[in-house]
Amino acid sequence: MGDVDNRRGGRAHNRRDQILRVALETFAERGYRGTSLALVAERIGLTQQGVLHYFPTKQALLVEVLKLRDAEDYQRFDGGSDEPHLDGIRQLMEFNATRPGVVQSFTVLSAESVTEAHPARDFFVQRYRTARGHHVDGLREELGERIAGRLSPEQAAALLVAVMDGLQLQWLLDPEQVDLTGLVDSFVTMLRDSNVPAAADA
Amino acid sequence: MGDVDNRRGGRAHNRRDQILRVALETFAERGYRGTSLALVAERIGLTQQGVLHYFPTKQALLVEVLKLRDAEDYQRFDGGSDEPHLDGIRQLMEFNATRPGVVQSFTVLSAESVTEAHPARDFFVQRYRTARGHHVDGLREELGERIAGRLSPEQAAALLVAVMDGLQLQWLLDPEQVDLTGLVDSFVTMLRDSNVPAAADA
DNA sequence: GCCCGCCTACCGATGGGTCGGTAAGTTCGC
DNA sequence: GCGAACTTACCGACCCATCGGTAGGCGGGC
Repeated sequence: MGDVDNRRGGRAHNRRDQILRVALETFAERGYRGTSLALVAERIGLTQQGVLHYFPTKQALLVEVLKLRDAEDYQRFDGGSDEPHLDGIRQLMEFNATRPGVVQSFTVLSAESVTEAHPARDFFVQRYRTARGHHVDGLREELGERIAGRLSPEQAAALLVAVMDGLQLQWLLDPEQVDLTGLVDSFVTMLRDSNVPAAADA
Repeated sequence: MGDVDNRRGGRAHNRRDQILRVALETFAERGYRGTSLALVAERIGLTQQGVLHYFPTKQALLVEVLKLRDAEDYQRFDGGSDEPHLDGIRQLMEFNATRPGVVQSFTVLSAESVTEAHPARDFFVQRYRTARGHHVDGLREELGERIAGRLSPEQAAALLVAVMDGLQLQWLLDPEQVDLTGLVDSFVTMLRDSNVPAAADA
């Protein structure tokens, strides 16, 4: 599959997809503010103006990149989940450990987004709310209303998200000292095993 | 306008300290790459070249800012610590919740530092190693060799750092939805209460 | 079967701005 | 009159974005 030559009549402009892919990589390497359109273009073999032919502004390119990444992740992680929620988390982390580039894009851009007037700010606020909500549901189903003796599912969800993000940062900075998968696993196991189903539970 | 003129000379180092303080604030707001020397200067009432009179390059300014912040934190947090290690963490978090600017500087710059050729990269690698080591000691002393049933002090230390960082990011993005102090407290309590002193303990 | 008008996909030139950094003063306190 | 603490004046680079092309494909009228 593959051979491209998809001229206009068909859909999927693959030039556009290529730009999105390369832009994600570049934003991961250098952040949004550290990335120029010219660099993205050069890596593809275009001029800066060529990139702007497909995306009206640099901001718009960033937003599209984030949407795409979100959609891909959601697809992979949310599919047929018969398995326990916490097992899915461990698997996601194992997968992430094989692709530091993607982890880095998320880590770099989410932190950069808290700076002034950053175009991705709303995206990340929304994304974290969604993520916490998602984990609340999964945790409640798997561990009940009272987790590890004293946490509500809401609290445990925020902690879980925090652990994943925080460990990813430590791992990016110092991969030899930080065992991403193992540590997430420790936390997950801790949540699970120190859990005593509440009296009010079935 | 010339009438601004606060006296020159005299207490020579005031200006330098002022620059460091304002630079920290500005890096926090906009990141390193998003901050220009001219902006820092303007906030003080100098020209960009006035700032460069005190620091040879923008990189050097960043490094000095980080060193200063580190020293201040170390001083505050490491002093006479008769109290349990985990109590100190809770207090630090309570304190941090009152000054989002400082939290933001750390969050933004640490994540930015994983990007290519970032001048603060070494600083943060080192800082995280030190932080983990510090917590390893504190946790071992307070909770022994086996924490919450199955964690080593090394694992618990990395998780603790991750929780603090991850929660800070969520809190910066969405302060009304994320109770920074309360959530750190939950985690600390969880570590403490689900801990069963190992048989091999003194 | 050919030309016309319209489409996508770019590139070159350029604008208007900002960046970090240098060089050469000027002002002021001692 | 010397040195610290600045300033003005610049420089070269890089930034995003716009404008105005050009090259080529495509459908329709005739």
